[in-house]
Amino acid sequence: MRGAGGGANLLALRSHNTALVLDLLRTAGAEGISRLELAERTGLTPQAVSKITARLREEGLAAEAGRRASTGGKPRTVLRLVPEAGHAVGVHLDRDELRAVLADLDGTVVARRRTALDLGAGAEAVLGRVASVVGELGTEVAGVQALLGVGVALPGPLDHRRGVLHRVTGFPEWDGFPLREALSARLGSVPVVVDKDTNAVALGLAVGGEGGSFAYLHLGTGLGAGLVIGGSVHRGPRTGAGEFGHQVVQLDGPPCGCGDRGCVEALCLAAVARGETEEAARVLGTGAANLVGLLDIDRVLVGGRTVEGAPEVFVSGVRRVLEARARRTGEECAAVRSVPGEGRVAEGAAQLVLAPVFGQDG
Amino acid sequence: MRGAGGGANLLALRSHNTALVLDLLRTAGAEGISRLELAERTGLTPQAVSKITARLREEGLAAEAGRRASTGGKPRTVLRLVPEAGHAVGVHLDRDELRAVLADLDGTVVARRRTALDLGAGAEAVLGRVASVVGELGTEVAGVQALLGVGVALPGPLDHRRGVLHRVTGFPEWDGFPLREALSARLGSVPVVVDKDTNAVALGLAVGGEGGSFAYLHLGTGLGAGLVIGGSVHRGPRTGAGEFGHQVVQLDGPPCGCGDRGCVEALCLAAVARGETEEAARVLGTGAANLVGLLDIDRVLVGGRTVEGAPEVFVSGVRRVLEARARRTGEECAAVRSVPGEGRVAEGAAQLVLAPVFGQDG
DNA sequence: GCACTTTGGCAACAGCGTTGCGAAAGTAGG
DNA sequence: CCTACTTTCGCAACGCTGTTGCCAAAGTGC
Repeated sequence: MRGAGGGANLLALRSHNTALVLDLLRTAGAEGISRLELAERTGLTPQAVSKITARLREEGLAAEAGRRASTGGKPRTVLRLVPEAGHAVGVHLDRDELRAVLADLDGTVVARRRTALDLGAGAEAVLGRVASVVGELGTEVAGVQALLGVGVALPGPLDHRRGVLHRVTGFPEWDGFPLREALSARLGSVPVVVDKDTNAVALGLAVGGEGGSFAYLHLGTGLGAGLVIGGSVHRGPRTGAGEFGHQVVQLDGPPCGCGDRGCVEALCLAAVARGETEEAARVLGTGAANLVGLLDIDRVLVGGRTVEGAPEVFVSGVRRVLEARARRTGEECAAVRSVPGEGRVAEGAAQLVLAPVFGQDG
Repeated sequence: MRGAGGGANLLALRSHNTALVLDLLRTAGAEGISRLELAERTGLTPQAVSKITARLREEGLAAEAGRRASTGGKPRTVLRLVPEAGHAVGVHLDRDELRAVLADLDGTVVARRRTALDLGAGAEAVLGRVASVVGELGTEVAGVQALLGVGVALPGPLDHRRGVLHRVTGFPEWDGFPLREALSARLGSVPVVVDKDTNAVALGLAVGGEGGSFAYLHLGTGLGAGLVIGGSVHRGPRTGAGEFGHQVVQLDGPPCGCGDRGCVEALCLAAVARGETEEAARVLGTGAANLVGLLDIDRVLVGGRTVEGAPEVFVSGVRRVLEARARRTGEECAAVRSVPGEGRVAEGAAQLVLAPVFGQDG
C-alpha cells in the first residue's frame, strides 16, 4: 500500500483490496470461499466484495464453483481462484546445477526442468541456458497464458531491490553482475526478480501456509537463514539479513573461513565432520535460541542436505535448546520442524513473482 | 492502513494520507514545508495536499508560517505543525523512581516530574501515584488542550498489545497485572499504551530523526535492546523481541543469572565488574555484530548507565568489532554512536501515544 | 508596465466503497 | 403445491476520495 513516498490513492486502494481478496481465494484452494466469508475476513462490506469479485471473474482470475448447503435461505455461492490464469517460472541457480519449475497462480508446479550447470562458465553461457529453459517451460504446457515473470534464487549476497549480485562464493566473475536487467532484456522484458536461495525457501514456506514469524535455517555446504516476520520476508535494506552462519557463539573459538572465530557455521560443520551430529544440533540450537530471543519468532524450520541426513537428530537437538530457554523465560517454546528440501528453492523462486499478486512480499 | 482483516476503505485511505502529511510537517519542524514539497514527498497530487492541509488548518493542527523566496513566480506558502494542538504524557516506571514528561505534538517536553517510587508498594499505591502525576502535568500547563493519551514504559517482559505485564524482575506481585486497563479506568478512559523501556527509547530515537533500521542497546543493571526495522519498532508477536542480553556468545561459558551459560549480559557485566571496560565493549560488540548480520541494520546506538560511565570506550570497542566484520563481508560498516539517557525513556513513552498520530508504530 | 513563471484554490469529474432496496433461490410449514 | 420466511447478492443512488482543467494571485525580469 506504499508508493514512492507512501501516499495512497484510489488505485492503490483498489489493488490493495483486490490483492487481499485474491489471497483469500488462493488460501481457500479448491474448496473455495463465499462472498460473505470474504467480506468477514477482509472487513469490507459484502457489496464491495461483490464488485471486486465481479471484476476478477471478468478478468478470468476467479470463477464460481458450486454452492454451499443452505442454512435456511439462499445458499452461498462458492468462488475459487482460476489457477491457470497466470504462471510464473522459478529458477534455482546452484553451483553445479539448474533447477526450474513452472508454477500456476496457486503455486502448483506444472512442469519441472533440471540440468547440470557450471556457474563458472561465464554470464553469457549461464544466461543463455536459463533463457532456453524458461522458453521451454513457457511453451511446453498447453493453455499457459500470460507469463507473469521469472524468479531467480541463488546463493551468495546480492541486492534484491536492484537485482544485482554482489558475490557468488567461488565465482568472482559474477561480482556486481546486474542479473535482473540482463535476464529481463534477454527474455524480452519479462519481469525478473532475484533473491537469495534461503529467502526463496522462506517465502515459499510463508505462502504455503506457514503463518506468523519464523526462521528457516539451511544447513548444507554452508549455514544460512531466511527470516519471515509477520508474514513477509525480512531482507534488510541491503538484502543482507539472514547472515545466520557467521553469528559468533564461541568468543575466540576456532577460526572460521570468513576470518572470524567461533561462528555457528564453523562449529556446526566441524561437529558434523567429526560425526558428532548431536553436538552440531546443539550448536545450531544455540544460534536458533539467540534468534528466537532477539526477534520473538514463533517457529524454527530446519532444512538442507546436512539436516536431511539425520532430520530427527537435528530437530530434537534444536528443540532441546529452545525448550530449556522457554523454561527459563516462562514463555511458550518456539516450535521446531524439519522441512524436506527437494525442489523447494525453485518453487520459492516462483513465489517471488506470484506473492506480490496476493499482496505479500513486495 | 490495516483494519481487522486488512481491508482498506476510504476512511482508512484518508487517515493514512493525513498521517503522512502530519509526519512531514512534524519532521520539517519550525522551518516548515510548502504544499508542493509535501506533494513531491508523498507522491500525492498538489491538489490532494491542498485539500488535506485545508482540513488540518481547519482542525487547528496546521497553520501557515510565512513564505519562501520566489523562484520566478508566486512564492511557496510555508506550512507548519501547531504543536500545542495536542499533548501526551510519558511515564517511566523504574524500580525506585517515577519520571514523567508532558510533551506536545512535536515531542517537545513542556513539563517534567520526578519522584521516588517503590514499585513493590503494590499496584494500588503505584497507580495512584501515576494518576496524580498525570493529573498535575495535564492541568499545570496553560493552554494544554486535548490529552491524547498516556504512554507508560517499564522494564521486564509484558504484552504491548493487551497492555498486560508478565513479570517485573524482583516484584512478583505485578505478574499478569492488566496495567493498561487499570490505569485507563483510573484516569477516566484516557488511552493508555504500555511498552518495554528499551522499546520506548528506540521509538523516541526513531521519531527523533533516526531513520532506517537500527538497534538501541541499553547496558545498565542489565542488558536489553530495542529494535527499529524500517522505521517502526519490532516487538514480535508477544512483545518479547529485543532479548539481547541472553544471547549466548560463549558456548558453555560462565553461568548467567538466567540459568544459561555464556550470555552476553553475564560476560559483559562481569568484565565491567573486573574493571575491564574494553573487554566489556568487545563482548558487547560481538553481540551487536551478530545482530547486524542477522537483521542487516544500519546503525547501533548504545546507552545506559554503564555506557555513560565511559561512552567513548564502548563506542570505539563496539565499532572495532563491527569494522572487522565489515572488512570480511565487504559491506559498509554499520555506524555506532552513544546516546545520552537522561529522561529518554519517559520521552519515548510519550511517543508511544504521539507516533500513531503520524502513522508510525501502531 | 508588460510578459512570464509559479503557486494554489475552485469546480467538474472519475472511481472507490457504502447504503437502500429488490430479485433470486433456497427452507419450513401448512 | 402454495405461502411465508430467510439469506444471498446485484442494481442504483450516494458520499467521499483523489484527479484534472482552468484561472486568479503573486511574485520576477525586461
